[in-house]
Amino acid sequence: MSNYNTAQKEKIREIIKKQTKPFYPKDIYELIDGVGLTTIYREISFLEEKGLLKKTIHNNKTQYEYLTPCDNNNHFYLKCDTCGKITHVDCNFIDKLKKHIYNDHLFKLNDINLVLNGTCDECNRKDN
Amino acid sequence: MSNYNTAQKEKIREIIKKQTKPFYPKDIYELIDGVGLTTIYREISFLEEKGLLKKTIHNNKTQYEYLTPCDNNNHFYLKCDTCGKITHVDCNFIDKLKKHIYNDHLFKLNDINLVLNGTCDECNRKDN
DNA sequence: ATCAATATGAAAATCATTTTCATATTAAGG
DNA sequence: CCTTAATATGAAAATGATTTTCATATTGAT
Repeated sequence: MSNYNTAQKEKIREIIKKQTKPFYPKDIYELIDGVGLTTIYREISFLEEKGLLKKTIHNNKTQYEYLTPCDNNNHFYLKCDTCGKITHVDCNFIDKLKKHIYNDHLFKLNDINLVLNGTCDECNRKDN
Repeated sequence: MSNYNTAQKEKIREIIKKQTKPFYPKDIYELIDGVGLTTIYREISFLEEKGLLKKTIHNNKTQYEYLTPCDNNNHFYLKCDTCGKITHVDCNFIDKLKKHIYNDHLFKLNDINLVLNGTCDECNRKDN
């Protein structure tokens, strides 16, 4: 077999599933007792490759967000540059965008990695 | 005065203006003789703040691209995840996207930082 | 139980970026 | 031209996230 189940992995997944905001590996490390940081890095990378975590860069660090899986292609992410929060959007406007970019600009947008940066409503209110 | 002109800065700007592809600070360092890496980091940060360089993350490193300035708000960037190349696009489709995101998703897209990831035509052909 | 495959984690290594600080250069005024 | 205070430079050290190493521990199939 190529992937053993261990108590450490269980703990990590349990904590990660509870996260509603983006987090850094170190955040998870501080939430769990008795699991090494190396193991957390390893499991997070594994979960990211499996598509359960969305990876972005925030403050020059690798930030992850737990995402509920989605089976269609009409989705993209809105990432707030201020607070780091990622909003998962399921909306068919994205089709128009994709087609436009492909037809007019010869560029193929990446479904998995379509992140639009900006400011979320909450942070927008705070700024004003 | 708050910013002296020096031979080092001249050299750095000269080289950067010639770049047509994205680069890392170290690339510039290797193209110039007799300028320290620290100085290159400093000047690159300065130029980025002035809006002459577009900053993105590629391979977990800070990557920059020299951009010709643009005065309207109809522009965005297409970034190829494979080769790192950034294409500057000036096109009013972006207005529709901004309005849709703002009206339907309460999210304000960032003009300066609107980067769409995907695959450029060149890399797309290579893959197939 | 046995044991080969796999996992763990402390410590060391890596590597981009930033900070420190002694020294050098700049530009403005005399 | 000098002087000088403001600013710039860069080598070396510090930082900090992430990865690698490797000795030890755990897993799961037989």
